[in-house]
Amino acid sequence: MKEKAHKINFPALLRNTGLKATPGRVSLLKLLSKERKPLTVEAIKKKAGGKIDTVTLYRALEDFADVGIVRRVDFEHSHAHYEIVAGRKHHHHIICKKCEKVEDVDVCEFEGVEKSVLGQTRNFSSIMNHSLEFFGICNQCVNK
Amino acid sequence: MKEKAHKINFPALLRNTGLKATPGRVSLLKLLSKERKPLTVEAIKKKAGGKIDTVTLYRALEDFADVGIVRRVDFEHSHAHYEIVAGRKHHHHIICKKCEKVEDVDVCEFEGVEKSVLGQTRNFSSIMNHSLEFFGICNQCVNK
DNA sequence: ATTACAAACGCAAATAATTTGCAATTAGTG
DNA sequence: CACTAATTGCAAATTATTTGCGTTTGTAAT
Repeated sequence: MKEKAHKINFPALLRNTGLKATPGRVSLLKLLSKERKPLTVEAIKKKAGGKIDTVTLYRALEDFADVGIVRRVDFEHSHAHYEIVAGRKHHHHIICKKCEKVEDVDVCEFEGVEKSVLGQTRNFSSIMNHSLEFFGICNQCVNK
Repeated sequence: MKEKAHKINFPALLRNTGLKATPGRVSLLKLLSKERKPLTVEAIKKKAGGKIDTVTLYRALEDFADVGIVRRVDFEHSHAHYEIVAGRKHHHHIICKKCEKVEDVDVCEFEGVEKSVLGQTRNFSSIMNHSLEFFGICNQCVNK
């Protein structure tokens, strides 16, 4: 069953979180909702036809991440990747250490783990989000 | 029960993985094994009294990570952190989004999850490592 | 010990990634 | 329509990481 992220009302989504529904931000969300994997800032710029100023992009992504519309994922490369959260099922990733191939992983044990994590710490009272990434060498890269 | 990472024979550990046991690398491992939390490259340099060349440090850490002696962790800041693996129990982290406070988390469901992850993908045949980090606002930061 | 070779080092410099400041523009509210 | 705060777009600064290369140094094999 395909997801219907493209049917999300992005202007409303933005306004609901206190952000402004500018044309730039709305089309950024549209762009992200068409992607099936996390993009670098560079890649987003390219997909947008270079029409987005880099700084503006960084700021929009940061704002979106703050309110949970997108999330930032780190794949142990030295740059961040972003993917949309709104309209997508919660998931994680498996990443090839050689070629950067990224695949979604639909396994998450978070519900069961949250309690024990919070039970262990005295410094945190709640968990806002979590990241879980698996790393390996993909089958293509293994064969040299 | 305190861990005894300081009793590890680092020269032997290095040689076993095919790396050279240079004085610099051995003391880098000693330094890391005294830390209870992941350090940035800058922080490592500072702790080492600035005597380590930055490039050398980057290269050592990369080599160590490649062979699994240390691991790189990404906390959604824009720089990597490194922590020693050798001699430490497997663990994850919970990170404050405001102040960068980091705490270890001793929960890991990996054993149970690995199979289902590999069952889902056609591109990967094994998982080399994984990262799991929890994010929230620590109690200190919550109170403004 | 001595040698030989690859690994590791250190320094300069390049590149990449992210952030800051500020003036101009614009969405949302009343 | 007017007001205000959010957003934008540059320029420029910072921060993070990488590359190249000549020199040094562990290590394994004489």
